Amino acid sequence: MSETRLPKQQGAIDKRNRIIEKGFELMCEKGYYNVSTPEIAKVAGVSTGIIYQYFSDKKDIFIEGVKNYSNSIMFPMLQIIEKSNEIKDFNTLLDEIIDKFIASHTMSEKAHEQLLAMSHLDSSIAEIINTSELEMTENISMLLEKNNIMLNNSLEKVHIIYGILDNYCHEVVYHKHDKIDYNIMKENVKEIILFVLKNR
Amino acid sequence: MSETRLPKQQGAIDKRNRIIEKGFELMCEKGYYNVSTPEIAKVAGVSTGIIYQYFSDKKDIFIEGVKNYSNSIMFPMLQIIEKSNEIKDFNTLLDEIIDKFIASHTMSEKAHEQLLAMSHLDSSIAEIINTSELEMTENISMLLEKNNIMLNNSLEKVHIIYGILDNYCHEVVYHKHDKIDYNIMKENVKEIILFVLKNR
Amino acid sequence: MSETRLPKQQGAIDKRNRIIEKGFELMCEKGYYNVSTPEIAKVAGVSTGIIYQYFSDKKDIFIEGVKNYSNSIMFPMLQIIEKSNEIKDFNTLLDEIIDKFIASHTMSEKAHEQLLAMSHLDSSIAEIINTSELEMTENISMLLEKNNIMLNNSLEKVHIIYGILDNYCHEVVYHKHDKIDYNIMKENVKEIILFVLKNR
Amino acid sequence: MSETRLPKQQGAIDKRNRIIEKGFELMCEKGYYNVSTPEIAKVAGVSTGIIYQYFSDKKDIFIEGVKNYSNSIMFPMLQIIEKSNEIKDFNTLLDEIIDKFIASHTMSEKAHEQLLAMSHLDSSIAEIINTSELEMTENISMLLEKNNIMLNNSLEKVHIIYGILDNYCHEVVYHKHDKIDYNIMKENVKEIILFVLKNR
DNA sequence: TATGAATGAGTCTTCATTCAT
DNA sequence: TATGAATGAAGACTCATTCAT
Repeated sequence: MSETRLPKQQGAIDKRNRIIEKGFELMCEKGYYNVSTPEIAKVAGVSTGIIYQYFSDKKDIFIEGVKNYSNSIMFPMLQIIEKSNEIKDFNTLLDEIIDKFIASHTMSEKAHEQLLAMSHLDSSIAEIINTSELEMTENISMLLEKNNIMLNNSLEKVHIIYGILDNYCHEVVYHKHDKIDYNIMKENVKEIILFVLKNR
Repeated sequence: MSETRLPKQQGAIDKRNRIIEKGFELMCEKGYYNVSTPEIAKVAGVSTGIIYQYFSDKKDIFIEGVKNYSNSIMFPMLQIIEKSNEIKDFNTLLDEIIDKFIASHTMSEKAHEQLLAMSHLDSSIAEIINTSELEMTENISMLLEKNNIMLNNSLEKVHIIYGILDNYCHEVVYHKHDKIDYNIMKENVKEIILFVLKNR
Repeated sequence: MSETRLPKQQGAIDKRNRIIEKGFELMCEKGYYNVSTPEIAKVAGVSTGIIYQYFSDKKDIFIEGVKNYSNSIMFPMLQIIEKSNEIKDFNTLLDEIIDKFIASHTMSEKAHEQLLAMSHLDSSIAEIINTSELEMTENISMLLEKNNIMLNNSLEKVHIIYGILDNYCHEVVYHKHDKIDYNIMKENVKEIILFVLKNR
Repeated sequence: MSETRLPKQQGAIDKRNRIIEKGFELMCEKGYYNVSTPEIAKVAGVSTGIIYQYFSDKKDIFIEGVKNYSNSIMFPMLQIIEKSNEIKDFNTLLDEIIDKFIASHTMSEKAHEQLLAMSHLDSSIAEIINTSELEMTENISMLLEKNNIMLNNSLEKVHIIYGILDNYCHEVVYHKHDKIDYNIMKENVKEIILFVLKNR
């Protein structure tokens, strides 16, 4: 396996980024196993060879894509919570969060799908996702404390909440069982979250 | 693509089942994309060619495997709930359910992983899983009614509960974040479920 | 690396042999590194894929070729010696042997070249050659004894003789330094061999 | 193919030499086909591009290396013979020569291997080796005459001797057949050489 | 019905060489 | 003179699927 090289010149950096961006996009669109390296090269407007100077592997491209994605999906979430310095109305805040969550799921529907898929197929990717999930949990937990919402066992509780939210949003976006009313479900979700947060 | 044919003779039926069983096993063990059709044939003790008389596709084998698996994982769950004709002690029942759930996750760790992976990669598999999840929700919902636990919006609530349980068990079995105490989390999960069930 | 399969049907066996024969021929002709697998397939009149059912590797083809070659080069040599049940005239016998040796070198000029080349590049091939050289030495040694030519340290002496012969023939066939008179050299070689054999 | 250029400035000359030295070293170590041009550039501390200003080819680097090597292996041999102005004791001289020969083989085990390998793969390299072998033969031949050892057909005889020595040393260094006693063989080799030299 | 030999397009990856800077 | 980013053709190998027997 040849050495990977980090580009130094600006043009090259752009090129590397374009490979990640376009490659990840393609992989998410068509499925990791249904995209070939030459195809990625073509779409990114580079030659096949250059890919293997910047990445050790096809998988490597995906992983870099995942990292970018993780950040981009986590960041807005934290922003919301952070902005709400004084939480007067949980209900409104929750609405905002859920909406944002759904938005980011929608925004990169396929990406999220593919991410989960690969996480089960490749342990190194699974690790990245797990890590970012835990980070998320910790961050939210800290934010709550800052806002004087002191929970005992906050990590566990936040983790559960996070899971509920993720499930809900995921369903809304893709898997709509038609027998389920997602507005009602949303209210239920919110009730549960409030219950957890108040039941200190 | 040649026509698929259902075998009539007993020997042939056995053969077909062996392909499904061994094939699914292998796919779960090593990952769908890392198992070849000839390999499946070999392990199942049949010829390569015969596979394409019983199945239209490699994926077809997996799907048949999934169906079997779905049943086998859902069935014990429903049994428990059904047996508890008179629910006097929710807490105990929940413990039982959670333990059973964890058991079935553990039992077929790889299978479940692979299932999720493929569900994100292939929509026909996703559909199967979704369907079985909804069935599960409906069945549980009905069981509750039979036991005189009348919930409004029961489908939505049960669905949420199902999700919480699934998340929890999945984490316990595979992804244990070491900063999280899963005994405490279990108590929290139970509290939440009880809250939902009582908050009619 | 997929399993290698030995063909059972006659047609398949022929096919396998054709791959070895044509492949080895090609590799000898153009150099191992200058022949591609598809090219071998084409020349052998088979598909690329089948090659990897009979051979684990490109190198594997070469090795099988080497084995065939070793036999075919060693066999006639031994025959000569064996036939000469009563050695009355060493000189004549030596002439015969040398001629046969040269003939077999000439016959497969490139093969021998390539063999030596690969033996230095790949240890598994080197081993095959070494083994067959030693076998040769041992066989000749035994033949001499049978003919009541008892040498002390016969193995060592025969090995030296074998080397001298091999060098000589190789030179005659390919590397003719034009300043060297190979007829004279041949006489010298024979003298030396006779010296060794008589100097018990 | 771009024009090759010989550097004039001292720094550039050093650079060129470093490429030859490091490149040849690497090729010998890992095998010609397992070393890439960029790798050579890296090890030599130059840029990829510069290589193609000093050398027309990857092979060109190897050839230059071979030339250096040939000299370095032939030189000490000739020195020995030259120094022994009055040859009183052939036996001792032979011992010295053989030891020196073995030493130079050992010293650059891989280089010698690779050299032989390439000589069979590439005719231009074969030529270099052949030439240097013949030179060696001629030099030794002349040295013998200087020392009043007049052989008829000296070229042929020396060539044979050279071959015997080379075979012997090569075997000792790399291919030790374990059934062969190399001390005994050495004595036999010496006997033969003495026979040739005395049998004028 | 069953076999397993055969196919060949397709995959990832490498590397000698060129060329813009 | 020198750099090192870029090229892209070519290589070894895989595998779902077909087909002669």
